[in-house]
Amino acid sequence: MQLRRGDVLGGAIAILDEYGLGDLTMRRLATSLGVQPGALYWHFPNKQTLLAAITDEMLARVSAPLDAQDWDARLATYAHRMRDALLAHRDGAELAAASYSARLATNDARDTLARACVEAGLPDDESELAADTLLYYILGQTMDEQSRMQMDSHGALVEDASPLYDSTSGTARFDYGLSLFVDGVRSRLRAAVRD
Amino acid sequence: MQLRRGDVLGGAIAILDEYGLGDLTMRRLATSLGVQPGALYWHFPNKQTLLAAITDEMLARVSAPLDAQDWDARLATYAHRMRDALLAHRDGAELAAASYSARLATNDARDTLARACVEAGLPDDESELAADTLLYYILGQTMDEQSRMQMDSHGALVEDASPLYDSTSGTARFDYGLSLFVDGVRSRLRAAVRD
DNA sequence: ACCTGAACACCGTTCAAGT
DNA sequence: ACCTGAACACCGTTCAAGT
Repeated sequence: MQLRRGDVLGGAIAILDEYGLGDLTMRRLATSLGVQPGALYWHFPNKQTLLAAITDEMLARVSAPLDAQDWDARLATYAHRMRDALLAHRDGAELAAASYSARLATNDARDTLARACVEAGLPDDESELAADTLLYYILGQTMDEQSRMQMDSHGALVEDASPLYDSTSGTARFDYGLSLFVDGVRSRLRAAVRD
Repeated sequence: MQLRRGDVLGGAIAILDEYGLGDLTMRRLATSLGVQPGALYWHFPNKQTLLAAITDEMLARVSAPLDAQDWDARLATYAHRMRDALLAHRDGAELAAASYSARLATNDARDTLARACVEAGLPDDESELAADTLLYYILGQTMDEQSRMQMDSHGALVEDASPLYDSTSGTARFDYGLSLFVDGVRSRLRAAVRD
């Protein structure tokens, strides 16, 4: 029963979901697969690359085709898909942020966001910048949401300075920032029309 | 010549600037201070807390008073101050993101952004959410900028898919996303007036 | 082609004991 | 009060050698 690349990936995701990113070590992964640590390096050149592969796996479905709609609804749907994909795995947002930061993620989520901005009517160069802006927001907000979940689950019922923090659901918080972004794009479009 | 808390902080910042966050280890820091690793734990309970202290030091000045201006100019100035503060130290944005994520940063940069949103005319609860949105953007964009700098310095002149990436300066890229945010806030203000 | 065994060069943290 | 010495329990990665 030989080890396949997919087995390594699957084992890594299993550890991620059960114990979190901090406990996802090459040694622990090797043990869970019944193999020596060095064996993993035949399938992945290093840990960073393995983590990036998990990120790509996580985000593989966000770029799937969408029912035709208004550009703002499309943009919002892509953003929500991405958030949902990150939320589906423990520390998913932190993992994705690390992979993007290391420039090892090869999924097309960013391109999809950029394309949606082009379809909205933004110039190509602005669309790239807008996509990055939205991407940073999604990663940051979702990271925050997941670290909050982690704190809650660890029995720390520290009441926040702002009571709104607890009462406002993660989705509502997410939607607020998202609407700020979409409104920003909208006013850029209007400005372009006036010229 | 006793070791003071400030010496540890200063030594850590020196290593950060010269070798980066990855090489800022407790052991290396101890060596550079001519002390045993364990000595550091008399001054800081753990590494995370030390890193958060660096973050607070870095961002201490962004909340300083501002010349009275329009709310949008004030918001932009705070955002630029924060970016500049992060850019002033190698891996500054990554460090700050980690400290915020661990909820150990005690500086009032976030509160300052929220207050600026209140002054703009946003309700208190929306201002908190808007401040977070802006904060994630600043951290994400600046992290990206610094990791790009790192790649460039490491002789990797890989041409990007988009030639705009290279030609658009970091400041211009930053200003684009910032204007998206400010325009988003502006349209939220207009929506409130109409009600 | 795929993996083991074993090492290399590190980590953060703790804590009795010293001064 | 402040630090040393020394350990504990780990890391990621490499690579000759095995099958």
